[in-house]
This record gives sequence, structure tokens and C-alpha cells, in this order.
Amino acid sequence: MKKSQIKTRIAPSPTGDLHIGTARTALFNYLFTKQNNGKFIVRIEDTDKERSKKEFEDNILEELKWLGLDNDKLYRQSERTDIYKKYIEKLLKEGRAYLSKEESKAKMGKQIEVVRLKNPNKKVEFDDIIRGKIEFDTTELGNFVIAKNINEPLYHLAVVVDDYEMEISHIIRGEDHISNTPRQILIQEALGIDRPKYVHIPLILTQNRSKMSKRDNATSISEYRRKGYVSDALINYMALLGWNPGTNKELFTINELIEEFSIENIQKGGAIFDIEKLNWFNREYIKKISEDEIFKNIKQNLPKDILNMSEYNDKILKKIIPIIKDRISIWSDVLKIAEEGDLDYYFKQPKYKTEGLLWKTDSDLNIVAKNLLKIINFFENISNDKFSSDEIKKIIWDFAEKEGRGSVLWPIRYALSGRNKSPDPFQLAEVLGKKETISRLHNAINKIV
RNA sequence: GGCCCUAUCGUCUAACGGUUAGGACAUUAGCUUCUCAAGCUGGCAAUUCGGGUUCGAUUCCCGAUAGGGUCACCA
Repeated sequence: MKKSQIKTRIAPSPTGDLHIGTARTALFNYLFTKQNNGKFIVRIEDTDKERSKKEFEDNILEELKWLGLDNDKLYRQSERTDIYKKYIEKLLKEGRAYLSKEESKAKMGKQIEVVRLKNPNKKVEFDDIIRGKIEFDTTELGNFVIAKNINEPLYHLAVVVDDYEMEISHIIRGEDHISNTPRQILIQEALGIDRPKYVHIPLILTQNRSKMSKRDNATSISEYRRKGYVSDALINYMALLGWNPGTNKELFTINELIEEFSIENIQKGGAIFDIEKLNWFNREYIKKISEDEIFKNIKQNLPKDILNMSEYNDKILKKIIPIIKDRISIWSDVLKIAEEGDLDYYFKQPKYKTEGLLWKTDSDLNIVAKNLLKIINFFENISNDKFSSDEIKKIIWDFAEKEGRGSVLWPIRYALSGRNKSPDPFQLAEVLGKKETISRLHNAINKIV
């Protein structure tokens, strides 16, 4: 066995979409491997014919690719039965395993013949790079089954054989595999093969501190992708779940992660998955994305009612990108905002009740009308190309100051948006343009008189 | 229940055996042009408990407690 090269693997079973925990394990393997110029292997563990599905394999591969965790080599256990058979026969021939006739547990009453390992019933001790020595008494394991028959290996046998054949140097996997390790070591010893290095990383936990399982809400990478998380944000967040650089730095590119990652800094205890923090990371990444890319993503998440309205056009959407950008954490928030009615008014005259034009303590709509008329006057005097937020503000500020900011600003903003909450009136006016702004102001006045 | 792993703010975490126990998210107050968002400034908030070892334990050891994982003819 060549020892010099670092070789790692992840071994997902295609019984579900790529799980967030598997993705994080893949990431740690990937970072460690790339840092050491090693090889990262993906091995699809599909020995269970009943539960393995091609669609899940496709999903796993697809999402790993989306995350940027490319593998150097892909294997499928279902294509390697001949190899396992050789090892099972060896074990049988050397008396380290035996055939056992017994009643099927799966199918009551059916007689079958399984392959069991002869357990030497000894204490097994192994070193875990992040946990130190771990000791087990394997007696309680009994003569466990390693294959359903000579052609159908079970998990433990297949894993041991593959890790050996593929020359895996470091097995970096979830903590839930600690208890599997002694079994696998027993098989290695029966086979007389070398032991790889073990690294058991902490689990990702749900809010109630239990292992994230498929039945929990959002556990597949696909779901996060669909909701509009950015892959780099997901990577960054997952890297910091259970690992830290030892400094206060939190934002990392994948290359920085490869550079700074270290197994020694991996945490021992499980980490709760915190969607709020992930959202924060996602915002940070959205900030860095180019206008074009943002535009594309926002448009994709716009509901049909907006896209299909006659007033819709890309120009306006482009203008409100900064406004939207500040209000979303993930792309699907665009849809949420739209559904709450906070986007319509950029495209068409909003409907609203006249009383809404009144600022808090004010009660006289006639004064509102008078003020709006005055504002229209100001606006008329601004040339089209100077109709910008800053300019508008400069021109009406003194007047607003004199009449009371709320009394002036609120009606403008409300006349333009028809909403109690919106961006400020200057921004709105700029987006809408001189003509539309003035038109909406006139509309408001007409409603009053 | 057996075996195994783990234990710092609500959450993710930092701290050669000596720090006012630090940062981030969340939260909270204030500021910033009316409302919102963003931004800025400040606040609240933790070493599970009990024994040791030590001049001195978040840190080392033991125990308790709590949480988690695992106990297949799944992986």
C-alpha cells in the first residue's frame, strides 16, 4: 500500500437527496485533501439494492458539483461485487469467517445462509485524530454478519475492502460512525490489512440537539438551493460549523478555507444548525454578487402577476435592485416581498384610501393637497436628467423642514407607494421618474378634492 | 438499558494554567432625513455541579449530572 499520498473519500448511500451533514463531511474531506494535494474520492455505497435509487445518486452528484466539491474519482459499490467476493472467499478459506444457516430476519420462516465473521472477542483500541484514544470491547458485537451471501457484501465488509483497495489514508466521517469503527477494525485484522487514520467529526444537530435526519425540515442541499441560498455562503457556513480558524475571521473563500483549514481545530461537540446565521452569510455573499447576476436571480424569483402585468419592464426592475438587495437574505425572499405587495407600486399606480395620506397627528387633507401641489411645483422645475434622489431631497428639504417633515414627506411617499412602509420618497421618486411621480401626486390631490 | 462520545453567552465559537472570559449571529437601546430596509454606536448575555492537583484552574485528573451517538440479514 502506497502511503505517501493523502487520499480521502465520502461514502454516501443513495437513499435520499444529498444531506447537509454529508455535504459538510464532504467539505471537510475536500479541504483537507486539497490542502495536501491529495485525491478526493466519492464512493456511492449502493450495496442495498432495495433502498438505493439512481435518482438519489444523481442528486448527490449534482449538488456536490453545485457546491464546487469536485471529486477526483467516482466509484459505485454495486459495480465491485467481484472484488468483495474475493475477500469474502479469503476470509472463509482462512477460517476467519463462516457460513451460517439460519432463519431470515427479514422474511419470517425463510431459511438463508449468511456470512459471519469469527469475532476474536478482544479489546480494540484506535486513535482518532480529534478525539484521541478510543477503546472498545468487541465481545458484545458477537459474530456479526458481514455479507448476506458470497455475492452480497454488507456495509462493513464493503467499506473495509474499498478503503483498502482505494488506498484511503484518512477516513473523515461523522461521529455516528465511531461505534462502527471497531467492527471495521476487526475485519481489517481478519484480512490482515492496514488501518487508515480516523477522524470523526461532530454531528450537525437540530434545534432540539438531536442528529439531523431526513424527516427534519430542511436537510437536503437541494432545498437550500431551491430557496435561493448561494453555494459559497453554504460552504462558508458549513465550514464554520464545527471548525474555526482560531481567529475572528468568518468570511472565507473556498481557497482561503483550503489554506487555513486544520483538523486540529475541529470541534468535538455537535453543532446546532442555525438558519439565522446562514442567512447572514448569504446576505454577505449576495452583497458581493454582480448587478447582472443579481438582476437575473431577482427576476427569476418574481411572481407571475408582476412579470405579466402590462406595466412591467426590466428597466424599472434594474433600478430597484439596490432597494431589493437590502431587503433580502435569500433569493426567494423576493417572492415573499412581492407577495406582501411591496413591489407592485414600482410598476403601476397603487390603490389606497385617501386617509392614508395623513401623517400621524395630522387631520386636514386639504393641507395635504396644498403641500402636494407645492411639491409638484418643485418637481416641475427639476429637469428630467437631474431628477435624482439627492437632487430632489435638496430641493424640497427646506420646505419639508418648515411645514414639518412628517406632514410633507409622508404624503409624498404614500402617494407614490400606497403603503405604510416603503423606501423613502426621494428614492421612490427617482425610480418612478419625473413624469410618473408627478402623475401620482396629481392623483392623490384629485382624490382629496 | 449496554457501550461510546461530548460539555464556555440563546446559537456558532476564541482564550501557552494567570484575560475586565474575546468575536460573530440573534436580541435590545440609541443615532442616522416621515414609515421601512440597510448602516453606525452602545447594552444584555456563558465557563453544568462536586472533589482533587496547583501559589493560581474555562484550561489538567476523578466523580456526578446533562446532552448526543450507536446497538440490522441499512448505510
